[in-house]
Order: sequence, then structure tokens, then C-alpha cells
Amino acid sequence: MSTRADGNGGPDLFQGMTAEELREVERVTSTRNFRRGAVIYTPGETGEALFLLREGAVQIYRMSPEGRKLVIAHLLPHSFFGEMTCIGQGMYDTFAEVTEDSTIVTMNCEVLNRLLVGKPEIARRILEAFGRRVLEAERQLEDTVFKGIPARVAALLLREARNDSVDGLTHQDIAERLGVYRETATNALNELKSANLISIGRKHIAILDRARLSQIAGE
Amino acid sequence: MSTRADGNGGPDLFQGMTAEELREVERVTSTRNFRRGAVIYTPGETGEALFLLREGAVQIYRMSPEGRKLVIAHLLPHSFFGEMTCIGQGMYDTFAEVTEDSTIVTMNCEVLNRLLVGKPEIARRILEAFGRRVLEAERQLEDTVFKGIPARVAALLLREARNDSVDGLTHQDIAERLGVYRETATNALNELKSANLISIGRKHIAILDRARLSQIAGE
DNA sequence: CCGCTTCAGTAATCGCGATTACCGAGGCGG
DNA sequence: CCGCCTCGGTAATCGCGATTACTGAAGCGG
Repeated sequence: MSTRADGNGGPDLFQGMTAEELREVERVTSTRNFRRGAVIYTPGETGEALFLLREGAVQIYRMSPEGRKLVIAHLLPHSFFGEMTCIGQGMYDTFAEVTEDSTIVTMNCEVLNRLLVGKPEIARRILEAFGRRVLEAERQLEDTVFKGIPARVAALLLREARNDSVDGLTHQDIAERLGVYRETATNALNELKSANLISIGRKHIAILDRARLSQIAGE
Repeated sequence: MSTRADGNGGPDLFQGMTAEELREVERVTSTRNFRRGAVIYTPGETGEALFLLREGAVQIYRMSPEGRKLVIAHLLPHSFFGEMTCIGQGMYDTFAEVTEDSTIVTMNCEVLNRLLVGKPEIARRILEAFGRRVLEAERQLEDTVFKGIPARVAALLLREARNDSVDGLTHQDIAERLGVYRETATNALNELKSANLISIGRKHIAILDRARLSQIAGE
């Protein structure tokens, strides 16, 4: 159902390892704390490392030349990111920014690659996470190409809702997730409100009619 | 540079295996021939299998409710596809269609998963291919959100060009890769032609000014 | 060589969403 | 309690790309 609710969607990357193995992992990683707003990497800064979000929240996004932001992914605890530089050779035109005070573990690429051959479990989990990521990116692409803003907003709300309520998201946040203007997002939200599908409060949206909202979101 | 020029971008999935291992692989896979136009799977048909394109060409695409087509990927020999159902649990709202008479090897999910744990090399290659795929999907998303049609056409031509020439692509094909109308694609192409950046012939486009084309494509 | 099908060129209209320009309200820090 | 900053509401204009409607040229099959 939801894409990022449980980190990368799977169990912790190191789940099932013995205490000893975990100590070994400790030895070769470093843990740092970041404050909300801190930027972990920007395009060009090929950190050559895998990051593990232990606590907090991180946003992966791209910027248009004119400064519009498109959020690719919102990461929750137990997600990892930055692996691209370790695995493909490809660099990434992305930014990673801490959106809530976070604790992040950094693992060297070299170490990761050693793990990958030695621990098929780990490779497997990364593979699964990648799969979800491809799916997510392609779904977002399809939505962008095929649907209008109200539908995309509706879909986002449904994906993001916990218990029929979406909290902590500003209109600006919603706009950035869709890559549109804040005004456009506000309009779409008001449109949905007028249809009695949602109710809007400051940083809080309640879903009133899940069924019809799904309708609008395009099934 | 190019995304699909060399299959999934890596060596053959089974490269480096011993003759014996290859015979083993033979035993657990089946090979079939498909004619241009054949549809290998559609949404819902969870084939539960990994496909390997040995010869020919395959297109992965999605359809809008109104029937517009968005091509996610063009696959060349040595690419694999359909793994999503084996790895993530997620099904795919995608179609796979043969665009040139093809020879395709089918491997059971179960077999694949056994390979994944036993042969880190294989897992590694799939991981790399997935990485490229994530990158590609996110790039396409960014382009769609941030750039206009001329820029996206220019970028597509640059990606697709072999030796400064793009052959075999109709305007319709180009439109489908971008998820836009054929007329819109034609317009953009003519615009580029007017600027003397390309020359257009039936199913053939020549790149005249790579530098300025890159400019327009957005660096 | 004829007819049909595939491809490509053009034009006109229309609506959505970008873009610009403000205003007003809620909260927070001091 | 005041001022500032974050959030959210509105409106008007504009341009791009969707959508509709044809025309015409280039191959191909017979």
C-alpha cells in the first residue's frame, strides 16, 4: 500500500546477523547525527558511501535549473540511500537532505561490496528495495504523464494517509512531491475539499471519502 | 551515455559461468520465439518468471485509461525483464511487447532465486542493472516534470543516436517514448530542424549540431 | 501500376497548470 | 503584546501541449 511507510519496505538491512557480525559491522561504519535541514550530499559530491537512516527522516530530491524541487523519495528509519554510487557507476543528480533530526550510519562502498558477495541476504534485501524503487519511480512517471494535478494530489494523500489523516505536510511539501507549484497544489486541495472528499486544516488533512478519492486518483 | 544500447548495460547475465553451469541453466529454462507484435505479458498476468531477451527487441510500456502509451524501456539483446514479480512482490501495471522478432529465454522465479543466493555474481549483475534502471526512471521523471517537449525530444535523440543518426524511429515511436501526442513530437522535431540542429527523413533523423542540441536538452 | 496502409505535415481550438502578484491568518520568539 | 515568519487563499494572465481534423507523401502487396 504505502511506499515508504516502513523504510525501504523491508526489514533492517542487517536483520538476522549474529551479534558478532553486527559488532564487525559497527567497526567498519561510522554513525553521525544530523540536524533538520542538513544536506548530506549534493550532485557531484560522490560520497562513495552507503547511508543508513537509523532515526529521523531524509528526503531525496532533484532540482530544476529554475529552482523547482522534485522530491523523489521520503525516507523513514531503516531505509538506506546513496548506494547508487557504490553499485552502478552512475552519479546521481540528487540531493539528500535531513528533514528531521536524524541519526545516520555511513558505510564505505568497499565494505558494502564485500558484504554483497559474502552475504546473499544483504544483496537480496537491496535488490528488493531497488525493485520497490523502480516500481515507485515508474508509477510516479506514469502519474505525471497521464494524470492531472487533482488526481495526483488525491493519489498522494491516499498513499500518505495514516488512519485517514495526513499530518505534518504543508501545501508546499505536497507541491514538491509532485514537482508543481504550491498554488497549484492548494487549488487542487481546495477542489477536493469542495467536493467533500477531504477536510483541510493547518498541516492537517483528513480523508472524508476514501472511495471517491480513489476514484479521482484514477482507480 | 546511452541507456539501453547494450541491453541492461552490463555483460550477459551468465557470462563467466562454466560450460557445465550453462548446461544446468539450459535445463531449467525454456526458449521461445516470438513474432513482432506479440505481447509477452500484460498487467495482471503475473507470469512469475524472469525473461531474458536473447535476440530481437522488446518494449516495456504502460497505458493510460484513454489509450495513450508510455514506453518505459526499450530492451535490446541480453536485457532481462519481468524480474519484478520474482523479487519484489509487487505486480506491475506494464505490458511487454515484442517489437522485432525475438528469441526469449524464460526462467522460473524459483530458479532465479536459487541462483541469487548461490551466485553472488548474478545477484551483482542484476543489482547493477536495477541501479541503472532506477537512475533511468528517475531521470525520465525529472525530464517530464522539468522540461518542455523540445528539450525532451532533443535528449531522446541524443540518447538514441548511433553515430549521429537515429534510424527506425517513427514520430509515433518518439511520441510514445515521451508519453505525448504524435503531433506534438512532430512539431518539436520540426522546430529542431528549423534551427538546423537535425535533419529529418522518413524514419531517419540526423544530428547536425550535437553541441547545441545538448544545450537545448538541458545540458 | 493500383490501392491501401503507414508516416509525416499543418492548423485551429481549448484547458490546464505555470507564473506573477498579492493578502490574510496563525504561531512563535522575544 | 509585537513583529516576523511560515502557511495558506485568491486571482489574473499566459503559453504549452492535448485534442480534433484533415491533407498529402512514401512504401508495399498484389
